[in-house]
Amino acid sequence: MPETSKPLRADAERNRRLLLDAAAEAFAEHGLEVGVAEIARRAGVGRGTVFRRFPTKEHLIAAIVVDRMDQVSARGRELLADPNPDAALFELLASMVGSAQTDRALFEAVGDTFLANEDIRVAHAQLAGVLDQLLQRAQDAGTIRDDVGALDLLMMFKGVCEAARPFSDADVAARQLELVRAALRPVAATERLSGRPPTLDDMERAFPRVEGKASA
Amino acid sequence: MPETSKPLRADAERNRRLLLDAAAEAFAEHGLEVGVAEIARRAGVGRGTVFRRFPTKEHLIAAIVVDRMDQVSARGRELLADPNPDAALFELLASMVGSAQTDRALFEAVGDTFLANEDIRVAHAQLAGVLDQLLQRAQDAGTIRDDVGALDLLMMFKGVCEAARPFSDADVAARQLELVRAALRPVAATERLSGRPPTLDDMERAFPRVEGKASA
DNA sequence: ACCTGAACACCGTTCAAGT
DNA sequence: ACCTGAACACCGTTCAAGT
Repeated sequence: MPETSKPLRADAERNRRLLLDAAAEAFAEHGLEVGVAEIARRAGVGRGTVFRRFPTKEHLIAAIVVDRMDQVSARGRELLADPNPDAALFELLASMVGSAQTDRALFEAVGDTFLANEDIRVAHAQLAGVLDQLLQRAQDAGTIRDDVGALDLLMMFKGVCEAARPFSDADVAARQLELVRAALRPVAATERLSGRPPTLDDMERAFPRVEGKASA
Repeated sequence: MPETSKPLRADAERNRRLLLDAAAEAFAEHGLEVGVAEIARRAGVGRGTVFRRFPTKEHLIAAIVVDRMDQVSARGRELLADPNPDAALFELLASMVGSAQTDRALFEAVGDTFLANEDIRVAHAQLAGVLDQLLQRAQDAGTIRDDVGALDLLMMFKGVCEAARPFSDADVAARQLELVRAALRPVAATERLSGRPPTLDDMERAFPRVEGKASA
């Protein structure tokens, strides 16, 4: 539902897709430093068209990140119907790690700079929402400690991705996920975490909204 | 001991220090995008001098990262004398998170690109060595599960930093560290991690050494 | 040996001309 | 409306001249 902008002309919409695909491919191959010229060439459009469709190179990157996040959210919603809450939760995490390894260059981007982007913010909030539901189901089932929140998980996940990214083989990521699982086991009341789970509002405060970074 | 290069002339050495300090300060304030011109200005030297002392901007950044890593290694060696192995281990991790929050821009740098730098590689290996000793002491004391290695820890730590970086208040980092601690609790034989702890050789293979990225 | 700033190269971005 | 490539601006890097 972030696609509420006025519909583009046919050729414009087509170029947009061509650019997104070309860019995603180029970034995956050579990292975020690939030039806009190269991307335009791959998409078969003029250099100026890139900036007609995306106000800035960062916005182009952000648009791809949003795409990926939406895919993960969608997968998460499917998993809400899974009869095994615990397995469902960890399957989502595993799929996130997988896509992070594929698009490793992109996950570089989800840092300070990019959480200032409004579209990413929205996609992130949606993902956190889905994750929260999956998490609560597992907590109700008693397989996950109840003093963690969706953002605790999302942050640990980011860590796993960061850690596993360099290693092309998936074993390292698997180990790290197993450690996350161990961290999330129910615990005695004496071992509770300090403080309260961070909220989206906490993040809002941490990443002040920046004007001129919106839309894509 | 990586300071084995021929000693610089007095003014050169002085400029090197001025540049490192000015750059660290500038990066902390405005992130890694601050221009070389600005750094030179702050250090009170000419623009060309930056490139006389450091072959490239990346090398300048790498030199600062190495500095910080060496500090952490030094702190770790102190903690080897601590009578409480468990407390010592987690104090090092906490101090690492602290310095990562201070120099957040720098830890951005410790990604794919920068592990190709030979000096960072050396500093990283030393840090892993110290961490390994601290870890084994705690494992011998029975407070930490014995199927994790120093690199497992280093990767989880990187995750904590990544997660906590945006939040200026330290509470979030504290929570994440508590989760790490939970993950490291000794476990029953049925819950062991799959595979074996990653080694430095595994990382070497993951980050192929790149010619022309050495020294600083 | 080292320092310096003017010159160069590269790349993100803008814009006048074209459809 | 949108596309395009030439022109612009910015920044990392080089280098000839100076100490």
